[in-house]
Amino acid sequence: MTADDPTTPDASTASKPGRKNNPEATRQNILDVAREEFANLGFSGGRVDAIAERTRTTKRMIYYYFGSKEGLYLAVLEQAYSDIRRIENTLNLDNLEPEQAIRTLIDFTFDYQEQHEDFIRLVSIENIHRAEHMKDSTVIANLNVTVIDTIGRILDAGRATGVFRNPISPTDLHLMISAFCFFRVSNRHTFTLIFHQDLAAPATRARHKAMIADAIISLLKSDGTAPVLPLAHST
Amino acid sequence: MTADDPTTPDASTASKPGRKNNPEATRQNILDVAREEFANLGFSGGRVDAIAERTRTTKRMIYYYFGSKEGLYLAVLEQAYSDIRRIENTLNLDNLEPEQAIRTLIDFTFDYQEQHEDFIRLVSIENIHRAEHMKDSTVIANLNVTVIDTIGRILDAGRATGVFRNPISPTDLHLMISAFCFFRVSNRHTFTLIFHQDLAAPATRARHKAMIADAIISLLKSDGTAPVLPLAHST
DNA sequence: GGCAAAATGTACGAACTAGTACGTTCTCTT
DNA sequence: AAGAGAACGTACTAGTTCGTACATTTTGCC
Repeated sequence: MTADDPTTPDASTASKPGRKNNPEATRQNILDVAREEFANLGFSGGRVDAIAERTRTTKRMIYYYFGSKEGLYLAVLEQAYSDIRRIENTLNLDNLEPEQAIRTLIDFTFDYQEQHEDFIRLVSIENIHRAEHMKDSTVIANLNVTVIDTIGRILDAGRATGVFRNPISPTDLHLMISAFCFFRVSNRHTFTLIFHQDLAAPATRARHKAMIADAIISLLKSDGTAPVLPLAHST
Repeated sequence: MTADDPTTPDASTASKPGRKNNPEATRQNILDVAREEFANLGFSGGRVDAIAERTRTTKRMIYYYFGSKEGLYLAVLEQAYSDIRRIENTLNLDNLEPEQAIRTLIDFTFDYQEQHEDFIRLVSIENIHRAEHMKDSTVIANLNVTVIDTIGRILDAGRATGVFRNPISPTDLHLMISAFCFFRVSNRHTFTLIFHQDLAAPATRARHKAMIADAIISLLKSDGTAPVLPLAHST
């Protein structure tokens, strides 16, 4: 902090050969590159050396900050989950009409998943690994999911008004919305190849967004006591 | 084919030290083990040596029959897709009432995905690889998807009767059904960890099966012209 | 200013992994 | 029955990959 220091290069522009310690930036730089690598190639497919190479620093630092390939991967996962939870918490749905609140929630979920393919891929990858890395995470375990509470309040409000008649649980509703939004992105490649329909096309996207909203809303308005006809199994 | 051959061991029970050639069985044995390995550990995570070890034969034979790790993986994928298509084709939905036909289709899809986790995992894995292996497959490209046609006929019948009013396309409907059934299995591990709800529990399964059926049916019965309210984005 | 701890860089190694060179046995055809 | 090709086994290698031993610089602090 003292003014005159003959050996220190000026703090603002450090392009001189002299090294400059910057722990936070180094750490985040590694995380950014690692996220890209793991999201692209998976945990097994991702290479520590490849990550190190694209970093401003060296492989040594990866082990200095994250201990192992697995530690790095987990840190990436934790940041990805923290990101979506943080944004979810800024959603302000309690002032909207119940139906409109649900539509807004779907709108957000749909767009977020569509725009954050990396997140989708990381979650898919972690599921392939049976969430065995996440199990060790105290960070993710403590990320409380306010979406569920929010949905709960919306459903209650809707049922009080009478617009919603279906006794569906908040978690089930969230599952249903997530499933569709997630699948569109996660399974885009095989689906496109088999059914010859580009799920990334803007027109398709708009149609699908309307479709999932319609499906959820009509489900919520129905009484949820579908006539369970005896299903004729083809055996 | 000739009767007396002094050197050949009896054809039925071959537990003698003398080797017995059996190309088809060897090939299928490798495929079975490989499916398990790749479904468990992914393409990058799967080890050729590990597969060879659990096989009745040796690594040499993997390369003899499949050429490379990638070739083996693709063969596994092709068989998995062939399996589901073959079973799908035995579904006889054209004799059912439209609504009942849709419910039966959902019932089948739900149960199949639930019971064939390996298939789900292989598809997830292939999507992580952006379907780059499948792109090279002539087998999968030529597996025509009769489900879509079947759904098309059901929808037409339902609209003719008037039970269905929604102009949804067969592919979109299939996507919607698949998405929910698939996601429940594919994302089971992270979902369970975060939302503390065991998606594999029988009670949950039954409830979800009814839920997706209700959602789809009410969507089909609605006119599909949801009031597109101006969405108040929270920015 | 000098010292200890934090932060960083270089070079290397042990283990793993896909793939193959080479040799043997089986089986079909004639 | 004999020859040819298909089916199979063993042992090895070249390249990769995670991780670390060792050395150096930077920085906060008294």
